[in-house]
Amino acid sequence: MSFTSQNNRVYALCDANSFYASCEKVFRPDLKDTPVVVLSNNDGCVIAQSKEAKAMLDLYMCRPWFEVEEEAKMLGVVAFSSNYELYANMSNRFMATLRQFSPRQEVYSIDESFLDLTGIKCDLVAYGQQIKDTVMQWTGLPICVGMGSTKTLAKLANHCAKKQPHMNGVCDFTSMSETDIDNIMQQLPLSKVWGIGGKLEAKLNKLGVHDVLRLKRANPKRIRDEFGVLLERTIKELNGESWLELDETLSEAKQVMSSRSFGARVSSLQELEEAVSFHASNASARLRKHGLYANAVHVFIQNSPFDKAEFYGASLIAALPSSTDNTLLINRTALWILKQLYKEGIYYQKAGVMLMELVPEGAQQTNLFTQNTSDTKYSTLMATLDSINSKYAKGTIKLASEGIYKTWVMRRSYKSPNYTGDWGELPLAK
DNA sequence: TCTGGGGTCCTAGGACCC
DNA sequence: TCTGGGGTCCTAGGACCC
Repeated sequence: MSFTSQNNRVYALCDANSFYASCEKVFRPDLKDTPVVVLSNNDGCVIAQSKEAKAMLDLYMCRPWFEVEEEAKMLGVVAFSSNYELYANMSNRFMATLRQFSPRQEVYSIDESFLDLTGIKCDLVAYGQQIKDTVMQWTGLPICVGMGSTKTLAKLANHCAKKQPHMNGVCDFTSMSETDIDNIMQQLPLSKVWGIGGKLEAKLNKLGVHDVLRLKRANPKRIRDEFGVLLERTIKELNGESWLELDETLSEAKQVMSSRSFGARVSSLQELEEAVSFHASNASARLRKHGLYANAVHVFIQNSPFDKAEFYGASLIAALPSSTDNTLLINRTALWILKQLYKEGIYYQKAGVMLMELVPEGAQQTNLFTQNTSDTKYSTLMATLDSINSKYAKGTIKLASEGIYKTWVMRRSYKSPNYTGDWGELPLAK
């Protein structure tokens, strides 16, 4: 991290509009003008809504589906369960398209990417339009482009590009006057700034800071004393001092988690064991995909904070005897932890397994007592398991402890086909 | 009946060291 | 009489992100 005092950098933030909903629409042209929402795992909450759905009832966002379902259906809203295989695939296409426009790219999230446009000698607004049109043409996804001299400003510009219809999806702060930008900032609440969430906004409001311009003009030193370095950095970034650099490295995972709420409440140890086993294998498989080894396992179980009963949440971390990516070993540890946590008479809503203290392949510490021959045997077994599960379908081969009936499995009533990830589900022209 | 999942980073405080 | 100070490492918890 360093401060570039001579800041003539240009960052662009390219962000897909209602990404999940847009992905669903790409493969359903018949829903072009239909309001569409996408539901979280377990069909729990609304997590994405197309612009038609937004225009009708923005209140749906983050609401539990069961509360709005009836009304939404009456209004002609079409719902989809989340289909992460599809979204990951579309994300890859989107990122690959953006790569055409800058040699320096940071893939920030599944639907957002920063580009470094420093030194590009053309009308940036026109360039932004070109990026937007190309993404639409190559992937079918609508996006907005925001540009600024820092990443924080590019994020804010992107917000404006989305909200101001006359900008046609592209907003470039670097070609606007300071006064114009200040006028925009004065209209924006703090929560629109990258890094300011609900808690910070409330605290700052109490101090009389209500809009972005006010925050921009706050004294960074004083803010640092009260709120820490992050917010100080944000203020500097709002003032055009670049403190956040483009991060082109595809960062290695620091932990891998698999968890889900249950389709129905679960109270027996056996059912919990099945779920924890499932998550242990799932997380282990993802660990191997990243080429990583874990040193510790974290298991948690809880009932729902929305239930009448008193909240019960328990979790425990156990160290593994040596770093491993072995499903069987990780599973055994996870089940042992579960036994420590389990309490009878509780209606559990959720369980999860987190793998921690990850190290890359080749860097793992070997334990004095580890037997290398069995290690090789295990890794051959794991490789075989992974290749069968990837060739056929996830879960073709699994641990017996994962159970067969899966009373706890999540609901996914409205899932679209795996258009891009399964030969059998390719969309075909009629 | 039904309320997401998967992450990162920073900070404060305690333990421990010399 | 007088009870240090500077440093590291670890962990839990909080805040944020999409």
